[in-house]
Amino acid sequence: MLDPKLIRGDLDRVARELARRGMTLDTSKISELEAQRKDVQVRTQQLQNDRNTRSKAIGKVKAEGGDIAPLMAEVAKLGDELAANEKRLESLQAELDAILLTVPNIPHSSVPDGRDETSNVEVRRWGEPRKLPFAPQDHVALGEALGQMDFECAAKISGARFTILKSALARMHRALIQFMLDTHTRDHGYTEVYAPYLVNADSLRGTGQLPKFEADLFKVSAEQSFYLIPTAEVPVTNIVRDTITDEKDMPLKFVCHTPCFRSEAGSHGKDTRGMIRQHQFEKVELVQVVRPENSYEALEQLTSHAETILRKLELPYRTVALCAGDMGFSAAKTYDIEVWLPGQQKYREISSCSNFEDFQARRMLARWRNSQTKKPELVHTLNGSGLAVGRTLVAIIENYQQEDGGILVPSALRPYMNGVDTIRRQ
RNA sequence: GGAGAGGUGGCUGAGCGGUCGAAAGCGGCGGUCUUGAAAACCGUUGACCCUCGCGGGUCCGGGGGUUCGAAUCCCUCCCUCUCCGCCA
Repeated sequence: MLDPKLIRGDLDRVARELARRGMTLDTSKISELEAQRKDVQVRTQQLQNDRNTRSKAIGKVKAEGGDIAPLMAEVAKLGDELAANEKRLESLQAELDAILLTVPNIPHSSVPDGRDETSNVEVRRWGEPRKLPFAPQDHVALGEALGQMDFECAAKISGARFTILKSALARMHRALIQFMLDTHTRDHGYTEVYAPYLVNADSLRGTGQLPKFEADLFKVSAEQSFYLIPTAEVPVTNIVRDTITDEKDMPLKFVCHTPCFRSEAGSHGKDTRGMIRQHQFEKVELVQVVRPENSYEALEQLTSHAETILRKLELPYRTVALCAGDMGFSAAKTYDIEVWLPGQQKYREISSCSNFEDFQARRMLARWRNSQTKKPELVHTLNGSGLAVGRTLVAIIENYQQEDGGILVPSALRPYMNGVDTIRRQ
């Protein structure tokens, strides 16, 4: 959520900055509601003050054994007007809040202009796509040929966009999770977290998935209703919801492996082949909660932590700064890391690292105690995939394929693979 | 699943329907004392909203209700704890 003060104070500027996202803010509607809200709030507070004063007087007179009837008559007249004003104020607030909750974050000044991914800016590139002396296959062909990847079977069990892995591929999938968690906890100073996969609506509102993107989520309705998490960002970031973090405990750095569940509504026909876009996938997520002045430095750090995994796995990648029009709802700035996929002859997203500034913190009421001002102030939150496990597996299969259909195991992963150096059909 | 108890400020914990945003203690901050520290003593110490300011309003798990007036009464939901049952 944007700062309501900013919206009240400089609505045109907010609209201008949001226009960079290709978003039109209904400024006349907002300023009209805001003007009404102010009027009604002032009037309501006057009436409340009046009532409070008189009610206290009644208490006093009653205690002294006086006659309260005349006072009661006076205050009775207030009731209706006050109730009407309170009701009106409440509905105005609700209307404003509803709008505010669907307004995206303002792009940081360093975010490039542009409407879609064609305007994203490559900031660095690492590694050379290997020149293979044969026509590369994609991970589906390779995995099925190995007899260790089965989409038909998964479709029978669940439906489209699910996968069954077996044997060494299933093991490598698990090894990747272990390897990523170890790297981030040992080398990058993150605290490992285990968190719920089912969350409530408040948490999703906190990180920005609700109310606008309910269609992307799986809802579980039993006696209580829950949502399946679309990313560990939701439970892990919400750790600090409604809390005031001690300055000495900052920055908080969490790493968490979870499955992620996405309905992929609206992406029909996209990436229907293979493991690229699934309803269920594993991800290792990095989350940081930092002091506002450090958040852009933290974004660079966090992004480099995610890149480290690709370097250790010796997978060629590039990092792009998303343009204003291509960023997610809550983000102020985002880097995507894209890994080279020989099967598609393309770089494909494998991680997305974002600084949300205080956008999520305001929704969550996540604060820290500033020792300078001694006041609670909003934290800045960040997160990034470190990495998407399924896509990492895909990248390894495709980049390490051999002419005979075997898959070389990256050396960084071998300690986690019981020494296996090549995956072959069994 | 059955029976019971409870949710109050950073923490512990009081609180007759009427100057209660809330006693007290702890913790925090400032000070006195001390070579320094500890102890002791004194003072101070919730959040949010409107306002240039004065000032005002809201908040005692969430939501609704009763009342001139609710932390206190009623309803409902959520959460925590204890006992019994079941169970990975």
